[in-house]
Amino acid sequence: MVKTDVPNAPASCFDCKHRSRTEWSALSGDEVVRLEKNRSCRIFTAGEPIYFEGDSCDGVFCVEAGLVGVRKGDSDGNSILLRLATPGDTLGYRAFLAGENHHTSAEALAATRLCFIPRSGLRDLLAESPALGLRFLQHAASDLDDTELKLLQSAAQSARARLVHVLLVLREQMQVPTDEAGGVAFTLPISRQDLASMIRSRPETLSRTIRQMEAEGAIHFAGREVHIPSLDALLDEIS
Amino acid sequence: MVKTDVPNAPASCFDCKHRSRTEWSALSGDEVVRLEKNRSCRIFTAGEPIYFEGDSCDGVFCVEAGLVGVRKGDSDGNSILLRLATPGDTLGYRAFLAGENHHTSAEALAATRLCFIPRSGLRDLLAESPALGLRFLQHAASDLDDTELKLLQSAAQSARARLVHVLLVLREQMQVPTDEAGGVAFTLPISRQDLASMIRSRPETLSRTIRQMEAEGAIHFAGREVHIPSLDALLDEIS
DNA sequence: CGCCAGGTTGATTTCGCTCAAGCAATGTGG
DNA sequence: CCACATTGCTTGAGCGAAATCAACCTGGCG
Repeated sequence: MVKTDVPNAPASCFDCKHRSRTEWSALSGDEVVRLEKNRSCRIFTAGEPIYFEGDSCDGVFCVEAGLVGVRKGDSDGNSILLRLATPGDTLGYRAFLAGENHHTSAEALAATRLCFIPRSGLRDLLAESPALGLRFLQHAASDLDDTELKLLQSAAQSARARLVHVLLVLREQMQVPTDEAGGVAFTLPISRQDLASMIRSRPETLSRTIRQMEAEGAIHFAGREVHIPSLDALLDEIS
Repeated sequence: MVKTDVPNAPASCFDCKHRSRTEWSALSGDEVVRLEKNRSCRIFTAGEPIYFEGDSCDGVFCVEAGLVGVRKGDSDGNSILLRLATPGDTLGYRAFLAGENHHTSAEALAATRLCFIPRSGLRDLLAESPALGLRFLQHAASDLDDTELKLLQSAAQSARARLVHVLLVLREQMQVPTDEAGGVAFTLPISRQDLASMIRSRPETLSRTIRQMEAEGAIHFAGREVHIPSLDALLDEIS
């Protein structure tokens, strides 16, 4: 079952348990007060769209609780799931900084609480705090490296290796603890189709790849429940 | 033949004909003076390395004249050509801003004049001019979009479509005028191997793809000389 | 109950990679 | 100046991973 509610909002950004991991940790106390005055919060229900490709970008969103899927339509009109955003992640900063419209769409995958920081407030904060801009810059630089690496790998690696990569990222994002035997179990937050699109493959190929890996005991799927007996074994095959 | 010399350097950054297209256009007159005090220039001969993957990043380079290839080694030890840098482009800003070592290598593909702005000077300028940081931020955001688009396309598109894309980018960078019939002719600045790596393919596949397109009259290759009878026809097939 | 979307499975095809050989241009040493 | 390696490019043959096409479940849901 999908979670249908989210924890109560903290009274203030000071109390936000994710702030230390966000760009906003670069702000001074005074600046956090200003941030807080500007932000507004909203809860999105599972499946609810947050913004669409091509929408004008009026500010950025901060994921406080829940899960968000970031998508992009391909040339054939299909929707490719690019990545998930989890609490502490900032959405839409790229379009904001480039001063362009959104080139992706975002959608709540579960009940999700988002803070919204509108354009004007963010612009002021950026002008005032060079450190904040630097944090965004580092974020962008790091995303860029990730994407470039993915690009290199996508040509050379098999669908199976890409699946392993994505599964490892997902279990990281789901924050599942490792069990005593070095394995993990968690629930996939997405459909097979979306998973297939994440590894730039087709549902049929994904299905066969999973089946194959199950036959080898590398992994076990039951619906959206995933069990990985040994993380190390998976890490080995993509070394 | 490869060009063996480059035009004389302008006396000052004020006279640099590319400044309006670079991040430095965000600087005030005073700041340009500071920039100029800090920069140093050097000519690199064709084939000369500029920096290597893993080198510490001590500043950024500004391409004033010539052509630079940006590469990355893949897991098998081969070198993939990621992109070309032409006059007005800034090299190494990503590693600099992220405070990391270079994750790519750069090499002059022709005689090239580069300005170097060392870390300390750049840091001062960035601290002083938020606008400069913002420009770099926009640059990073735009690069990120490009790379993500490439990633999407690399899965969905054929080697042929990717070749067409790269050829169109190259002719853009080479600044070749369109002839009266809507076609262009220019000299490839890179080898077949590099071209193959740019389209994430193999030399054999590139060779066959070129041959096929020649048979259809879409393109004509003679060594490194390329002739495209109709740009529109190429644009059509990747629409 | 029928319908439909999501998922699985099987059969077939295709694109691009690998392996292998040949060839032209360039360089090197005797 | 010639014999020869070397390097970059092309060509052919065969193979394999994944896409495509098509059928067929399954579980909601009106």
